Amino acid sequence: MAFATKKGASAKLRSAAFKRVRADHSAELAEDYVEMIADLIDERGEARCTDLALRLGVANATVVKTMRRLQVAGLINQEPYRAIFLTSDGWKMAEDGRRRHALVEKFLLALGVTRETARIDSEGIEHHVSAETLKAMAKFLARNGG
Amino acid sequence: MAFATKKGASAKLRSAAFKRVRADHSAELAEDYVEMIADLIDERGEARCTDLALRLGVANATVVKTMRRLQVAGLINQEPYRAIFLTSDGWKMAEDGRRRHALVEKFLLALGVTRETARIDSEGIEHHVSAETLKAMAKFLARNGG
DNA sequence: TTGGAAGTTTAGCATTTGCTAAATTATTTG
DNA sequence: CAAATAATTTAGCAAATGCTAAACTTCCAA
Ligand SMILES: [Mn+2]
Ligand SMILES: [Mn+2]
Ligand SMILES: [Mn+2]
Ligand SMILES: [Mn+2]
Repeated sequence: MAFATKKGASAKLRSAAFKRVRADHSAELAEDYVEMIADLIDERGEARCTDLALRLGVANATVVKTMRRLQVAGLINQEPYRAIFLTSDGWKMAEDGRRRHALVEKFLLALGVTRETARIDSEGIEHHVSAETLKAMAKFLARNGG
Repeated sequence: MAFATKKGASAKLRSAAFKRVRADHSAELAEDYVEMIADLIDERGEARCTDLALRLGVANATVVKTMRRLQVAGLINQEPYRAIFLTSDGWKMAEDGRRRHALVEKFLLALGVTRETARIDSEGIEHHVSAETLKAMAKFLARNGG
């Protein structure tokens, strides 16, 4: 009947936003880990589970388990008891993530919040910013003190 | 030794951002559910599991399970097989969430993205915006077409 | 008033993300 | 080189969030 159809269509439209958020959250962990592995490799030549655990504020065993999933996903390579390496897919994800993350952080700074707040808020916000919004932020930055 | 202390302190600083993100995500589900329950009550007099499931894009059983947790958390009241009511804590959370959500959405619009993008991106971003960033967004809105 | 549609709950399962404690391997130091 | 220390992995657990299928209750309409 007409009413049910209209109701269904409207709900379907609404639910799209929540589906996007759930998809963002599925990708989020991998993005943050891979970005941090790239940072560690650049800063000190290698990435180890302990450093990841320390920086993420989680237990070592949690990192180890996640490494297994990232390896299965083709983002990292790791021999038992050795340091972690990024695959080319991993490097691509890390660099895309860095660009996006840096842009969001700079945007928040330009908006007028403190360094600390920009650093903290951007860590969560970065994963929910669409290409269109990212572009709008870049445009804002270009106008205001980018 | 001095080096370990310095390294530990720096990692602790970094990990704070991730801890905030994890805390945000713990709160997120309750916030979205409660806000939607408030919307349904306002729009049609009552909130039922089926409508929540439709709008969230999840299965009915998922909503039912979440309702139990929200009841334990003191945010809703529900008799078996009846509609869902918000407690006063639930209403407070819903109204705070609405204000914040609406502000973020308006901010994105003012930044120049389309209605659709503002609607979708704000659904995720809203949960990671600190009080300070929210204030900065409000200030921006006051200057530009609020 | 009763039968069926619609809504709700339960049961049972899977995945992700976290934890602690114990076992194992690597590395450094005496 | 052997012992101590550090790092890593495994085992086993828990909570949150999702699913489908089956059972149960409510409500409307014939
Ligand atoms: Mn992040
Ligand atoms: Mn919301
Ligand atoms: Mn939301
Ligand atoms: Mn998020």
